[in-house]
Amino acid sequence: MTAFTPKSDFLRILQERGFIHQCSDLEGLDSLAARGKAIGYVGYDCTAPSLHIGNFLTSMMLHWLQVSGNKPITLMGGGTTMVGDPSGKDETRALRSVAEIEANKASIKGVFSKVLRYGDGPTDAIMLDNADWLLKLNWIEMLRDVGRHFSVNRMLSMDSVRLRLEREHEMSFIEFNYMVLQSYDFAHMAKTVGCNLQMGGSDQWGNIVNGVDLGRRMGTHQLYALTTPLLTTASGAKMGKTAQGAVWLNADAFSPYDFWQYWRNTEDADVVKFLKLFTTLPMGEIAKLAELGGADINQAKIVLANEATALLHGRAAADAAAETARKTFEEGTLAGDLPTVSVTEGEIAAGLGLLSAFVKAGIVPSTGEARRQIKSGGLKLNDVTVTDDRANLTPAAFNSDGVAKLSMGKKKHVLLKLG
RNA sequence: GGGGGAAUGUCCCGAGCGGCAAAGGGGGCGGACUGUAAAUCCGCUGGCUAAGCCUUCGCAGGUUCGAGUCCUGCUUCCCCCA
Repeated sequence: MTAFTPKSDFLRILQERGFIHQCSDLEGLDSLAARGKAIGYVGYDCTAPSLHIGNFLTSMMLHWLQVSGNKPITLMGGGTTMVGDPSGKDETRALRSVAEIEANKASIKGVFSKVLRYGDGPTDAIMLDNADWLLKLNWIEMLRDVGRHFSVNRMLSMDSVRLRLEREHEMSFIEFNYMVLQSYDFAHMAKTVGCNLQMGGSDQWGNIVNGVDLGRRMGTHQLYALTTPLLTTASGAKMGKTAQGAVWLNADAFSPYDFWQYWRNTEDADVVKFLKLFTTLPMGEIAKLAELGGADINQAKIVLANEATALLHGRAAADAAAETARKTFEEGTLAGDLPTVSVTEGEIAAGLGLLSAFVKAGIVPSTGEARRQIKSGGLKLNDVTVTDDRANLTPAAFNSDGVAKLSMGKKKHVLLKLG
């Protein structure tokens, strides 16, 4: 990227915070944003009941778009999810039922209001759903009005298609159409709501640029494309995956405590980068935190965890998670806010094996895994390493409040509660 | 339409003479060292209260004391020809 000095607040913020990977026309977009005339959208798939960290990143771009005096649009992919985006995937995902997509859509929507202000004002965010126009399209009309602008030769050279072909993986016609639909979305919203900017992850570049082209061919105003870098940790792993699966944004899928822990465990080399991307902390404060070295960098990680969690789940949830972490890791005392699973006194009386107890607590997936962990000294009951895989969980393990602490490794703790 | 290949431990890649719970990687998990970090080293990586039993190699049958391995049919993918 050549040195570019933005005049608009929007691009200045995105640039200094490290959001920008590729842009179709920085100068053009800059002058638009400087006048508060940028109307930008990000599309969200409804493939799961919750969004994940990558989506959090793009919604932060919408956040800054709004803060800098422009208008954000969140587009629910109610229509496009029925087709399925092949970008970055080796194989066709099973087609999702309409009911499932609807349920996911409803479950996803909530998080945006955490970082965006919706309403009718000029810079208020609006939410659209491409099912509203895509489902009404007529095949022949679509081919004549839109399809003729697409070159198959060029489509075959796009990453999302080419990589499949090179790896000799199948790509069905329905997926091949995905980029046409996404392009159409962009052009359609340009005409109906004046949209002129689409943002997304770097894997969306091909789809977005196709939309820019389509807009030009269909005679819309100038459209712009902007993507974020692919989120990776300093050691090169894809971000947002943990042993338990993805880092979800919905609290019922991934608790605020786990979310807080996720950030607390950031690698040293990533702390500053993540502070810029996932918090709204002023750059000056981030610069101060960046000065911390050695073990002190843990202070910066705590700030990161606090701010990111507060942004998504609220300040109270962030404080509770921080307090639980402090008690658990620094004092070694029992903190009530740890994940809790209840057991009945009957179960204990009947003789609940320790192995089964760890399975019940959701710490390990099977008793076999529990056995293995015991062998390598990974399981603890009330902070004492478990050595006997035949032991039972006795009433003596529970404290006066009827709580026993089960742990695996240093970081995973679950409370078993009687009652 | 014709011909030739391929599908393996449900995270991925990938070896596998009729004796196989199945080589080797990657990833992941645990331990040691640390700072709830990284790097490094070690161990583990089908299920079951487990010297035993049960279920796995695309699907369904068959041959055999015994099948991931041989035979038949089917499904899906790849390549060549038309």
